Amino acid sequence: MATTAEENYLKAIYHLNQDREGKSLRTNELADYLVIAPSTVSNMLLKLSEKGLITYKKYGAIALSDSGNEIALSVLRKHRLWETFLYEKLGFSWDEIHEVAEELEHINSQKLIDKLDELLGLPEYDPHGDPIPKPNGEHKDTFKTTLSMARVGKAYKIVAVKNSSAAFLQYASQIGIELEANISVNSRLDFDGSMEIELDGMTRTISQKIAENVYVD
Amino acid sequence: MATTAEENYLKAIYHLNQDREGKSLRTNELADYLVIAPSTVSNMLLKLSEKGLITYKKYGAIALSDSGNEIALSVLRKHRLWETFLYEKLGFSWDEIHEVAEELEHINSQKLIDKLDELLGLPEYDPHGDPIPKPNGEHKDTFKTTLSMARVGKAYKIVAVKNSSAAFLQYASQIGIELEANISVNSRLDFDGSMEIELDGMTRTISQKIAENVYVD
DNA sequence: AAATATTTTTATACAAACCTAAATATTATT
DNA sequence: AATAATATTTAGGTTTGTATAAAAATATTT
Repeated sequence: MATTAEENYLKAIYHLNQDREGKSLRTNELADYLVIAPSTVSNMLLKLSEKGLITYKKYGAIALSDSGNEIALSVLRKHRLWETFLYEKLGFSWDEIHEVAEELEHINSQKLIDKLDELLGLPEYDPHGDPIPKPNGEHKDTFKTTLSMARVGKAYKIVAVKNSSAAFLQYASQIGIELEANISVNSRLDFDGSMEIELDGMTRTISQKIAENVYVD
Repeated sequence: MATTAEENYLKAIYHLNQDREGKSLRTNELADYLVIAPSTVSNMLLKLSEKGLITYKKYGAIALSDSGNEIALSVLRKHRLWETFLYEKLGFSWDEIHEVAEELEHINSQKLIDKLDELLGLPEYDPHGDPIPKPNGEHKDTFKTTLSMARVGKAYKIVAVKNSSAAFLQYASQIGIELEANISVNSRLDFDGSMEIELDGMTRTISQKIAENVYVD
């Protein structure tokens, strides 16, 4: 059984290796993401590779092994099911669920998670629009098109958000960004990537950074 | 905020100091209960008393301070609410809920526990018949009369169980011991304290140890 | 009350997960 | 290709929670 810390490393490696083109994941990037010292990561990588959870050799690229990937997906499944529970059953808001789910995802009980899934009606997506991995490890791809890639003049539907920080989600809700909302791009400013959008009948300007964290279809 | 280990010590001290007549709680008993070395307990007691969570001096009696009691009750509240959730909402059986609740009780979120309480309909008792402490720390006393104290010839109702181990609860369910069940004592054997009982229309003999773990009214 | 037994504490150590600072490897620049 | 810059690892420490073994305090027995 992986410890909580180990599970968090595997989850981080999983996320950072999603749609990464070009350069491979290495120690510093992982350390930055986890907000811990690179030396700590270096030690942990050794341990994880001894346990066969990652493929890694000194000064090399970091990637999950099959068994590491399996654990990462099961933690992701737990995280997203708990988020759905908090949102659907306990009335938590969008921006409150991530933090609590970060704790709940490490509870060890297969039965708990199976029954929770059942209670929630075997949901396919969590409240942020992210797909929930199946018990057997099957997992839909996350959406690919972000609002920052959207074409001027076209209409889109918001299908998910990339970032789950309270700060982002609070702002997002405030300006009307929510799943299923219809959105269209009026114009984009090349200088800073900011764009004028039409949402809820309101016209707004949002920064590129916001646009990069909204998936549309 | 107390760590998980600290919370577990406080909980243990709380339980061991319930209806204790005569000798006071000391290091060895706590170590036995927690299944760890007495030296470890000795170190932790120092830390807990420095933090003001227990009253304790070397070689002396161990008791919770007011703030320690508050934490113990809040953990107990969380434990019992989670047990109720697992039983009522997820269909766990009597003997499966304790173990998982031991993990869930350490999740830190006031909102989570308030909303959970609400979802469950503000229950007063958990599935083992134990009272659930209120958010303000109000707490009913646990039942006092065990089956082993019951009088021969009288009829009782089962109101709670003392022990939450899977082994005990599985046996208990198997012979028909469940909350609200009517039970009467046919005879008691002075030699070993075993007793013949009438339960569910069936006559059975149970050991003193079992009888001590069943509360009746 | 002295001797013995038991309980509790202290001293020392270990594993997990983190840190800072120094050493070494790799990568980029001139 | 040599040097400089950057990334990574290694060495040595800290904290939390645990353990064993030895020392000290308390309790029991004769």
